Amino acid sequence: MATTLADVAAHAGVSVQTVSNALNNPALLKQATLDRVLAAVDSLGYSPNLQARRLRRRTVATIGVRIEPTTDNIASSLLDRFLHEVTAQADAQGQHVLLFTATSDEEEVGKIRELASQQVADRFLLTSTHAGDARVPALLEAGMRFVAFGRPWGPAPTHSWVDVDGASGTRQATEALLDAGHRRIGFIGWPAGSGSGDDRRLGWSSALRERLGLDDADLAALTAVCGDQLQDATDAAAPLLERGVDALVCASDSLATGSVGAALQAGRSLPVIGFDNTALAAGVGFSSIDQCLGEVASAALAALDHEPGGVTTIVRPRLMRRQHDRWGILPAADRGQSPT
Amino acid sequence: MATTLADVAAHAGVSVQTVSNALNNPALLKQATLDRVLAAVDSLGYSPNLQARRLRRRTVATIGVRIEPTTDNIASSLLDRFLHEVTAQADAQGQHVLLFTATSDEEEVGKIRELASQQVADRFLLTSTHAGDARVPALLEAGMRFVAFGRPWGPAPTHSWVDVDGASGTRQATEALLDAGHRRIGFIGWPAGSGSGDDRRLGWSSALRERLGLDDADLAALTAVCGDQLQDATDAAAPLLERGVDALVCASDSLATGSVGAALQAGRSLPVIGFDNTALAAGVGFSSIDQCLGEVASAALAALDHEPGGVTTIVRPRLMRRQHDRWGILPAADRGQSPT
DNA sequence: CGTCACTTTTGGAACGATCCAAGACCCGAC
DNA sequence: GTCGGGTCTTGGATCGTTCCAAAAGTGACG
Repeated sequence: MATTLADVAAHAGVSVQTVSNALNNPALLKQATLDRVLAAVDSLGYSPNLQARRLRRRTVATIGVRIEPTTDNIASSLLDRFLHEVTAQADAQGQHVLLFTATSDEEEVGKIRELASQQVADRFLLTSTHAGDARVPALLEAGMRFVAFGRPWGPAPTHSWVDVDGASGTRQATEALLDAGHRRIGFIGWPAGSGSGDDRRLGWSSALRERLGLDDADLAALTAVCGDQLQDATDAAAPLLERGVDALVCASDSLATGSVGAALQAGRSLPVIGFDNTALAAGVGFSSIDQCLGEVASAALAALDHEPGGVTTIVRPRLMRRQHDRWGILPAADRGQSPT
Repeated sequence: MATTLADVAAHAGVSVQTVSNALNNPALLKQATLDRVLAAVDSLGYSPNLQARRLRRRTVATIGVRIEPTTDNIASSLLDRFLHEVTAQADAQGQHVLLFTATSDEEEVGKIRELASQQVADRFLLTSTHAGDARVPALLEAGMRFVAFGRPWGPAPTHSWVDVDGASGTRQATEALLDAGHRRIGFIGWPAGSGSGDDRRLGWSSALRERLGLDDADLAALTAVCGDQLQDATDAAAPLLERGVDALVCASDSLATGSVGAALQAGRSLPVIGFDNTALAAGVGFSSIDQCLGEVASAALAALDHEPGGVTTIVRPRLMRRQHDRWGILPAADRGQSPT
């Protein structure tokens, strides 16, 4: 326990500096010396004391990530999955991931400054960015190295960010439904004004415009908006179903789940496609748009390595197909009946 | 940026050591000196370089926690919530939480040894413990400081652990149903042999024995077992429903969700109580037993502080009540009809 | 006024690694 | 033989903090 460079050096009959070079700059050593040193490292089971290294190098290679205090919210399971991906990839690069909590954006900025000045973390990952996010300018001003998961919906895109192309996702979903023969495809989303919500509606609407030639009025008649609660979605979906919609694209899995509930109530069965591909989609059993968080994580890490800032990446999501009507309430009768 | 003890010392007109004492051992200083030093600390916005401190103190106050690589699994959202709690409480104590990944238990042990020898983390939290868990003896032998979330189902309880009293939870659920007038209360669990599954059944069975005088045969007739998949649970619940069960206690929220599905298929509405109080329970809308992860986290941190090991805590869960039949499929007709 | 016991402050070494510049080594050429 | 140029190796200082033991200050008391 606690073998140091000096131990290895003594064992190999070289100086401390040589052992350090063997590990960090092997090209400097003569082959014979290198072999001998590495053998000593192996035989002693040496691994460097990262605290000492970090002190000397004045860098810690640690990513700080805020984790929300409570998670009753379904969307946050998405962030957890993202965290998994980030950790796995950071690990592979010799970086570490450190968690911290905060109950407000201001507190988050404060914690970040503290962690940075304590040299506990030197890069940060912002999640759940929103319009007018005060964290971004504060961190820019403090000279922090960070990347945001979520594009800046407001102005001033001078920082690095990664985001998923929501429109592309809903477009894929809509086209898949069109290809399957559906013609009255509804959309359930959030009230206009939320950046990602509008983006997601765009994919659906543009697909219907192009493929079916629908106009604004047609689209409006196929749209319902509500909050992200299941019950809200159930209520919002009901009128669409009455109007004869034969498939639904939703801005989230919560909305999709609520819609499935509405269909059950109405004694209908129709394909519903959600967004985020959460456990809810897998559990209830509907298709959903997967954000490909592995790719997002990889882009985020790459952006963090890039010094000057301003690296932006947009990841294309993929439709995860699942068989609908898992409950089999209406096995055959309602299937394929698409009232146009 | 990067003010050091020396800066503060110069500013306050004392030695470096005195500043260090002011922060770590204030009782040693004369009041006047202490005030002066603290004022200097404030005015310079000094915060200690934790890397240097850790190097010198040879301790890092950092808890390493494994995070599973992918999370399609519903149960793991429970671990994420636990992680939130642990992080919040660790933060408050000046400890940090570091994530790492591993794809097997052996790899996890290897990573833990590495993190410890690199002095990146010095205490660890094991989750998802299972019967015959090889991690525990390996870590004990390596002299690691750790605590397990999950009791040791096998022998040799020489390490620290925290767990939730599953039997107490299902007993509360069962008694609540009895109090509400239900008499044919079924149980859906996993095949016998899983420690926590058996524990959860025990709470249900003992309540029915005591309150209704049921015997083994009665209980067996009210029990169904299956895997933790929704579809399995739907299939397993159906025969129980046919047999006239009028309420269900389940070993997990997945099982409960599947049972709700079975009830929908059967055109029935009955109270179902799940376990873990996950987003699934909140989303679908059934009561569930909450593990009180805040208390678990607090006990785990306390156990980590306690040196010799062997601290064990059992947390009592609480029933989280929700109104069932949210979908309102059968608003009145089927309500209260309990075919005995 | 010196001594003693006690409180308060301080200098120097150490933690374990890396940076920098200088020293040792090697080999061929003058 | 030694000198030059390149390759390989090394000593010493350093990162910012805390440990340790010794020094300085304080006040009471004979």
